[in-house]
Amino acid sequence: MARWEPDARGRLLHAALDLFAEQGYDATTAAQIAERAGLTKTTLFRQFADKREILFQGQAASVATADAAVRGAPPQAHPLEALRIGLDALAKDHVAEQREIGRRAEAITATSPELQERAAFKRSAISSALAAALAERVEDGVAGVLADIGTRAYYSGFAEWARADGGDLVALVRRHLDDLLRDLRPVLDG
Amino acid sequence: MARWEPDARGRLLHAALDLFAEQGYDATTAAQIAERAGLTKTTLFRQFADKREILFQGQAASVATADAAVRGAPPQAHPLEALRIGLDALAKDHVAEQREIGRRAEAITATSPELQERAAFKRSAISSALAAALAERVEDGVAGVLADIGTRAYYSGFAEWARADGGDLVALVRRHLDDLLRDLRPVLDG
DNA sequence: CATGCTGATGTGACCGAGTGTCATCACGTA
DNA sequence: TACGTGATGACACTCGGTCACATCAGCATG
Repeated sequence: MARWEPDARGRLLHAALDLFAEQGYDATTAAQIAERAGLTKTTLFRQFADKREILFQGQAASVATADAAVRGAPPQAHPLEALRIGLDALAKDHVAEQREIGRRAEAITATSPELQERAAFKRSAISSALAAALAERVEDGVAGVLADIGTRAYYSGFAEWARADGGDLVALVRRHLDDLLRDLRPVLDG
Repeated sequence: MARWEPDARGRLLHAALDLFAEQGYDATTAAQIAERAGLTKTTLFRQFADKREILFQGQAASVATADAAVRGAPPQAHPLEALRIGLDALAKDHVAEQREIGRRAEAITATSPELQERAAFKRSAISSALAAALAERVEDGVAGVLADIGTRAYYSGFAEWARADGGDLVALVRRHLDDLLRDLRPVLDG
């Protein structure tokens, strides 16, 4: 038996999702979110570093996931293959329940520059992690570009997964990556 | 004759640069910056949307510059050529005085996650602007990747320009772009 | 010379994010 | 019964940022 209602973070997330949708992000105070979750402002800020972070929890783990997977790829693997392995690991982290959350969070993010800034930061963190891990296999600049391409495939794959009925996120991201590479080659050579 | 000391924004920028370097970003209050610039907190926030923006002024104009230049490229120009034209325009906007400011701002940014977040946002804004303009010439995904590559060349070119004795930023960025493309091709084909 | 308009600034009150300290309280354990 | 532990609440505080209102130099107009 728990002494308090369990899953404080989850309750805060859903309270925030509801309130942001009802009133808008700016008009919602941290105290309101905490109250709806049956907690206080103090506890909210013990769970999350700041108000924005409520919507982006979990993405911190993505950085470690991507880094570990790419570094764990076979040493002789082609850089693109190492990238694929990293993206696979990222995609595997998502379960079906996150589709709905992702959709709602994305809609709210679109209404607030403050949240878009945090989203850009998270994205750049993922790209930087991929780039650093890939830099063990290719020159820095190339590693950066490969990371950019992979991050783009990951995000557009995720967007399609969240939008449509989903299916296999891993396969979707792989397809987005391959499409990107296929379309890119003729332009770079032209 | 001006009624007040001229160049409030410039004075605020230099006051902030000095104070951030002396005390750190977090330990410096907006009121302190305003006071050293001979102004008040209210005026500071009339000049800049928030405390972070003091260090990143001007980068808003970059978005419009990049967008206009790429869209203004000859219709039959190759997408990579349109990208080069956009980067040229971005690079031309910088004068020698910004080298020192850029160096100092970069050092301060490295000490604060809050500032790194804003920097990531600015970078993503530039990349998005390039991507949107390029999307008139190539498919969206490819436009995005080209924009990523161009943004990377722009930033690494700028970093070298700020670090070394400089020289021609336009030429530097072009060289970084060409190097990136040259190194990238064999990896994508491999 | 007087009047009024304009625009950048100052003043002071205010709200909300985020921090820090101390008290509380349910539970496990000696 | 007493004590330790860990998550929570209560409360005060700082600071970023906003807003309404006053001020004041210049300029135009009568």
